[in-house]
Amino acid sequence: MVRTVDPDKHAAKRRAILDAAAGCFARDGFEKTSTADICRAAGISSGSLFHYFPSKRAVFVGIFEADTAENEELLATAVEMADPWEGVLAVVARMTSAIVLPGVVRLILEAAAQAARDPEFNELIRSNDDLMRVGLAGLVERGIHTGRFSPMLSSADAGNWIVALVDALLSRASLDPDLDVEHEQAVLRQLLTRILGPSE
Amino acid sequence: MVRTVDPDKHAAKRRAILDAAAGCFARDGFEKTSTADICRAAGISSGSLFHYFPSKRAVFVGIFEADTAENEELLATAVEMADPWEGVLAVVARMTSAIVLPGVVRLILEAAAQAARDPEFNELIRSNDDLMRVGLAGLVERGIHTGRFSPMLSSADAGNWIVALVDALLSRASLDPDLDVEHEQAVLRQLLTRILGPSE
DNA sequence: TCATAAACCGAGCGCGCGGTCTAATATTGG
DNA sequence: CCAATATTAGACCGCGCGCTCGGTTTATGA
Repeated sequence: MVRTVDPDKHAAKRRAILDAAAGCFARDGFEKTSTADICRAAGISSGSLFHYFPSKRAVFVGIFEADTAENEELLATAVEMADPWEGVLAVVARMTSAIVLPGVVRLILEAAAQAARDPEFNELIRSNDDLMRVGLAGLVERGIHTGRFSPMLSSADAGNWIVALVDALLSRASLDPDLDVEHEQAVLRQLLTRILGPSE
Repeated sequence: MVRTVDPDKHAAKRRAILDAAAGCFARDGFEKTSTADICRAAGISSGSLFHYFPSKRAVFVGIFEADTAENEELLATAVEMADPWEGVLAVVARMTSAIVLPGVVRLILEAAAQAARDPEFNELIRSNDDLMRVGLAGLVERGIHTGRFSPMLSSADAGNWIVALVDALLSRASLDPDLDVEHEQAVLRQLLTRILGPSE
């Protein structure tokens, strides 16, 4: 062979394209974003785009594949924390931190809409979701065993509804840009307290 | 004048088109639904479609304009109920009843995605949402005054988060078709109980 | 240096889209 | 039955789309 590919450079370029595309998808939605838009945003030609990705859909999917690793990492650090209550709060804080990035929230909305119609993509999104749900359930479970929590729900239900509450906050933030984010986060924390019943 | 229009027939046809279009939008999303699809579903030609609506977007918007009246009616009947707790439960039951109609849930998702990108449409969706939120807050307020509720949140916050919880349940149902709906509804009711603290 | 594969470009293809237009037909009041 | 208007049909248009393809440039190992 006379030339080997540098996998790092390749991956870096892929990620650059994904980042540029994410901005487009967030602004205009999947269907209204043209491949030409992505090329412009990424500063490449259509030939290059389709050199890195087989289709527009693959670009969209790629964005969320990258998320999986990030979420795993987030959960791992939360699990390592001494206090499960702090762990839950950290996860929730991180999940809700996207509120101030309207683009991210729109992407999530767009993903939900696409997942409703694309079974394969649905599976990806759901696996990300499951990760958070079972991860949180695990945290809750641990808290129960150590006596830190006395929740009103089973650990599984608690995990599910914590994620649900976060999702609800995000989607409302996207609908209502004047939302008092700090206040709603405080209310969310109250609700979490009520659900998990952490001891003082 | 030599000919008057029959407004009832006109409105009926409009509604028929809206119903047909709603099915298309739910199945394929706004962008992927072509005007030809709508025509086929409604059994009309494109000439007729654009006689009743100026654009594809107007068809989409029309679907949700019809919802407003429905929601007002729902709230009105809830307010008339003697027990505010029953009123809240009735509203929540009605809002969550859409779970078993996957099409409706998908439409809601699609609307959320569109509203993120279309300020005028956003206003419509948000006004529907506000209606429910202040309506529920009013119910809670009444319950507080009559001593029926002793909520952990202000009536406004309670209204907001009740709607948020319902939204969360709907969007999760769309992601996970195997969801145990009855169970989640029961959990939702537990949460409501905890939030509102209805006296026995 | 030079052969070779990776990376990249951008013109262009075929297609399906939202919407228009003209003409034909149905429906009404007089 | 006529005049006037509402309703309908469907061929049609221009545009922008996702993606392909042939060719050029760039980087690298021998």
